[in-house]
Amino acid sequence: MNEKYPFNQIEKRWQKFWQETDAFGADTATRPDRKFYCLTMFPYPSGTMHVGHGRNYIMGDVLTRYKRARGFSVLSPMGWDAFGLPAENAAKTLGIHPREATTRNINHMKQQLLSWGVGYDWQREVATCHPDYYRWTQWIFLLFHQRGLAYQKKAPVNWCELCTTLANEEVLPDGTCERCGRKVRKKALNQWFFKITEYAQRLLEDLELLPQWPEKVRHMQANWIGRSEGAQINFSIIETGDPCPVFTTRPDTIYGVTFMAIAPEHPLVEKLLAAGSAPEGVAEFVEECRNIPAAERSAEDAPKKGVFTGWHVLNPFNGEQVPLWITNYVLMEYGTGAVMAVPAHDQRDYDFARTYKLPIKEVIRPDAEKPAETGQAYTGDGPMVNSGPFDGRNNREAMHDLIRFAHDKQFGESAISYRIRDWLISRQRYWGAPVPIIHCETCGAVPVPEQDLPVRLPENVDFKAETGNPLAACDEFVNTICPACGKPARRETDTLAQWLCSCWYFLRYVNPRMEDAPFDSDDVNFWLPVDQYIGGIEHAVLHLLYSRFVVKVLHDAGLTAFKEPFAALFTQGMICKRSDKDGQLYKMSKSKGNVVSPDELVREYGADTLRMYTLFIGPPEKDAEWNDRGIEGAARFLRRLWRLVYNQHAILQDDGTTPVPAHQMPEATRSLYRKLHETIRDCTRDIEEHFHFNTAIARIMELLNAIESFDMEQDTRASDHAVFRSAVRSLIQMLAPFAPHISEELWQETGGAPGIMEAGWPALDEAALERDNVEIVVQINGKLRARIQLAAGLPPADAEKAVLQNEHVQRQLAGHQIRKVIVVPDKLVNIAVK
RNA sequence: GCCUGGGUGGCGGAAUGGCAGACGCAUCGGACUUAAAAUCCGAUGAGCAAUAGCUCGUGAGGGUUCGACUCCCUCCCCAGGCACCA
Repeated sequence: MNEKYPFNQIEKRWQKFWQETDAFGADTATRPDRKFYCLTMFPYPSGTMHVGHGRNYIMGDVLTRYKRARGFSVLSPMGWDAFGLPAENAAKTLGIHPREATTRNINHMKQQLLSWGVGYDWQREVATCHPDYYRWTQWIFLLFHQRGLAYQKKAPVNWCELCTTLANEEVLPDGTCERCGRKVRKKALNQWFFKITEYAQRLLEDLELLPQWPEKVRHMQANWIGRSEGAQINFSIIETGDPCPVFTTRPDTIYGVTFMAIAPEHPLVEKLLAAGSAPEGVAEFVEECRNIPAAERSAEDAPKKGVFTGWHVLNPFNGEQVPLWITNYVLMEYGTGAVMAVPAHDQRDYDFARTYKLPIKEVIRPDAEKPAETGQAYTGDGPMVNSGPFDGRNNREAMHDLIRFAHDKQFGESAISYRIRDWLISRQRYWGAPVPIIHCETCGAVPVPEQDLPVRLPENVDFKAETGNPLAACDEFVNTICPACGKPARRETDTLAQWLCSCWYFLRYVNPRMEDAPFDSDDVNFWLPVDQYIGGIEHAVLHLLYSRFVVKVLHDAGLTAFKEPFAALFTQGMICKRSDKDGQLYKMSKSKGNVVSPDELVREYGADTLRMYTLFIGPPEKDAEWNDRGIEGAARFLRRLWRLVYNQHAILQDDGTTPVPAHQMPEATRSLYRKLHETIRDCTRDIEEHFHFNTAIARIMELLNAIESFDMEQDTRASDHAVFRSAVRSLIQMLAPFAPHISEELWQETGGAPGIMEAGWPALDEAALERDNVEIVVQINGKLRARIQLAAGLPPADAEKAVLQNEHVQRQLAGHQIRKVIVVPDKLVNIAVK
């Protein structure tokens, strides 16, 4: 054994060992209760990973190794979210084919993962850009198409000059592109959508099936789906008789409607303009709205504007006629694109009414105790007034009856509205899975027959063109024949969004090389749902919502037994670092110049040290600040452990002796034995319950401190050495998930067989935790006054007596009168005095 | 505005009704060394005190309790999500 800790040597050796023994291969498990599917979000192969990315994979690896030691059959695969824009942009600027650039990046990142000692079943590796994979992405598209869930429509879509079309989820709240930061505009284009809105209710409801997801993520998804309960009420246009339904969450304010507001894109606007009877200014206003970017128009501080149409609508509740306005604050995409305006009780309507001098009619009287602020709409509850038959009733209580009234008279219905919109899945780019559709002049949009999949990306493509999709310019790809009628036809040149490729990869891992189906239902039903999914919070809505949606559709198609793909989710915090430029704390990124390279640290300290510091940095769900000097602590700890094994090498060899029962041990030995089992208890709990790897490691450090202060000169019997040996070897076992290379090496040095995960997990000896004496904390009026050693398990009355007899305590009590004594057995005595 | 987290030493953080600051970083003092690095030993919340010890201290204020970082109420600040969504 080397005196100095030769991390470089041993890390390479054990990485080779794991590879050669297929240590991370998923065995053919048979017991569902002993299987564990541990999934870490697969990366986009950007080229190189920093320590922040590393945190993710290291955490997954800790869990994988721990579960293996606990005897679970573990599936722990890795792959590549390999389609995407950066590779295509590189093709444009550098002339490297996206396939080539992607392959190169994958190779480098795989080397990084291997150098960290992160273990995966590489036999199951997938890359979404491989035809063997995207064939089944296309197959899933066709399944959606067949089930009426994929459709094409010309619609104003989010358009980014660089990234082409974007899903709503990809547009940031400030109206910029999530990926490149450019301003997003609306552009009318023919696009493919998935009907995620049809699944809105189930996606919302089934969040309740996910108690092991962070509440925050469930909340964000619920927010995104945005369910509102209310009523649809059918107004109609007096002048034309056209229906004009509205959605409202406040039917209780129906008697306070003083005008109707519709979106500039509302169909009635077109009808009005076509009729030629529109008042002056209407056409101009509509045109103006159309030219303002969506984000600007829906900004909070955007002034409310509108124009009167000359038409009026009939309020079916009270027969009143109110004017119809076109306004910039009503959105066509939500509800019916028309709003019944109640200025007295809605702030937006109030602001608009004030601007255009429209009447404000109160129908709910503010509470006398919390009166409405002047100059504002009253949105609270109270008795209804000016509301015909409903006068005097509380608005909340009357809600139901109002809807029933509308229902009975057939001018309204209870209704539910969702904020979520259909999912835009097509992109005008080369580097993606082609949408498997053929456009035929006679047959329309015809799905590519299943046996013709995959629709392969052509290799010979010109990336030099400034704009436009290179696929559309590739004649050999575009020109084909219609599978239905055999006439010449054109292929769809849009490709599928990256999100669609990545929302089913966890199914493909189960049968990665299957040729006649994306996966085998029985196999998938065995391994899924994923037992633990680990990834970044940035996917809280996009990836996680899409994946849930796709699995629900597969479930409905009878392909999976489960409704939810991920039973438990863990979202790890980001690693941040102060920027050298401005001293501010930022998420690591090249542009901020605060990236820490794990490769250098592996060279300088070894992978185990990097892993230890990464895990010790703080609670894993929280963001953490990288401290360049902090890694020294982890390095010191591992060096100390190495030196201990080196120095005590002879004693650590198994000589067949075992510890005597705890109560027969000398005090120092017994105390070490107790510390060992406290560590086993706490370390196991920290890993299992909260993923608190930082505290689990702290416990192991404490154990090493205790081992080091164990005096070998004093306790020299073989049975004392057996306790010492047991403490060191158990420590190594507990350290193995965190620092696997050094643990394997030291395990072997202390007589263990190679492959420490096979050796299981240290067993807890409850008897070791018992004590003869305990330290009792003595408080007077809740303040710490003394600590007293007492026999363990003393009845409260005896403990009280012993404490009161204590000299020090008596001194403290002098001149006071005891009112009450509280005894917490084996822990604390609190004396309340006057 | 609504919702969700969070606020503890010089720093990262422990403690979920019972000894606040585990573990680590940094700093200071000491040992070893020709010297440095590495390593080891000790100190390290603030204030008072010669010492024993005392007082204060977990964003602010109040409450519940024998006892509150922890539970309840009000407020302030920070981060994140949603938001002209009717």
